[in-house]
Amino acid sequence: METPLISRPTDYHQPEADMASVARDNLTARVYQELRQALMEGRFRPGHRFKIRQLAQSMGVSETPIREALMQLVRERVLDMRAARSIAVARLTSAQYQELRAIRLLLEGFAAEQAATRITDSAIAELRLHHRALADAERDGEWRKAVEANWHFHNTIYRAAGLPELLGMIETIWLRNGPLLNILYPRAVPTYSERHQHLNVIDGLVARDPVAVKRAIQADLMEGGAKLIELLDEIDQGKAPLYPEG
Amino acid sequence: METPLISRPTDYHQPEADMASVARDNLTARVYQELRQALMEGRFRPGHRFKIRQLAQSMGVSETPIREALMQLVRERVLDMRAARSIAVARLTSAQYQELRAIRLLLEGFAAEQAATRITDSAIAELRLHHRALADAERDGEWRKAVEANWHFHNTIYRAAGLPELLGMIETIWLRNGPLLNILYPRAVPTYSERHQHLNVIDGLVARDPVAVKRAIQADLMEGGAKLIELLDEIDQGKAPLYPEG
DNA sequence: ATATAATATATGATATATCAAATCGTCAAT
DNA sequence: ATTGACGATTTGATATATCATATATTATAT
Repeated sequence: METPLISRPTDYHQPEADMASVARDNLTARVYQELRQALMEGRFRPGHRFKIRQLAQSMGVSETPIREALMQLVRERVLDMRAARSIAVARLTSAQYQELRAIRLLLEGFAAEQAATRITDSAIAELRLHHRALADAERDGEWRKAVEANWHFHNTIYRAAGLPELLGMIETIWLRNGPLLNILYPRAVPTYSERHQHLNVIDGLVARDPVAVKRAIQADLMEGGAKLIELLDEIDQGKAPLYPEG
Repeated sequence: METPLISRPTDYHQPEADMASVARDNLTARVYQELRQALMEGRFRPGHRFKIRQLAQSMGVSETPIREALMQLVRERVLDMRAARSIAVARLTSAQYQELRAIRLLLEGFAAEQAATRITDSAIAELRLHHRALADAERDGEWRKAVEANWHFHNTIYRAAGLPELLGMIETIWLRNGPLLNILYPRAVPTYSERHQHLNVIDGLVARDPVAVKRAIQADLMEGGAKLIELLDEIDQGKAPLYPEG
């Protein structure tokens, strides 16, 4: 049971009374956002099968917008459409994870570099809060919160780079990692060297030092992923029991 | 009139007789591929508006697969869904083009580097043919062919890197550039320095020198895009007449 | 002749009916 | 008890009908 996922139905035949603020985009976009959010938060595990009718009912819309949203996630490789009648959360192999990580080193390194010379002081202050939240959550074993705080930390930096296309690509890769990270916690808790790289990142930003920030971000990615790769290797070899419902 | 685009209808109620070879994937995927191919070849210009019913009729399928394919291209930012009732080929601003180019320098540079140590001799031989075709097409002013040969040249290298995720991202960016490149030819013909960078790429590959290959690829991208940026700047300022049908 | 209102048409958005294939379940045969 | 065949059910795929809004067209008034 991993599906709360309820958006208010808003019968589309009745022009709704309120809703002045947000541009009323179509149902497909709303479903897509809802699914994306849930996947990012790790509410679905790799291999989880989506059923169009079931989702349609639980979200109070017809099959059409559900299907369209799912197809878009398939196109982004977040979901996997295996041959016949089956749409499921993609399972990353160790090789795929490592390839994506290599790409992240480039893209996120670049974003970090750019952010160093553009980030505002208030954004840096926000970063400190995110890192505090991360540290607290990890101390308390609240992995969901830790993953979320970590994302906020990184995202705040990448947004500061002011490169929307780059940001979109980075977000997509994180989205693809989302289901994995959460299922692997707390088994694959990152192992940190003496000092948390986030602190080095913040120092670099304060100093407006692009190279330092880039290096710290890249080191953070490497440290965070090391344990994960070990576990993925075991899974690929059938040693670890993970990855349910095939 | 830029829409030949006919895939054989293949009424789905009638199980087709032939078609033993290709795994019969669904219509959405077929429509998607067809549109993607056409966009890559520059058969549609930036700003071109797609109409679901019209496409459905010309491709002999119902609206559903058309709509799904279009939505997927929107998600990849190849198409642009402007507020109300309008799906059109995205127009790249100069800033967007430059941002994408910066990303390409990273991704394609990395792919080139990896290819250097993995490419086979027969693939290198293929490269020489592609470059020959490119040179011939440019000499004859056959821009469509030139663009195609150039893509084959680059794609052959990137495939040799053996990194499927990376390849997919690179292809998507090329796809987004497709409509632009073709509309801008022959106005924005790349200006080459003394020696065509493709020749330096080939030399580097023969020598299995990752750094040399990477540098040559990056230089190629920069040289190829310089004129394009000038033109895009003019368009952004309303000076150039390009970009029709709003 | 121009501008504005009224009407018609086109178009995307959504829901739904139908189909075929896959999956599941039941029951009989060994 | 295991296996296999056959029917029922589930599920994704496709087509289509309907709706609301945007766009185009026509008509009317000044």
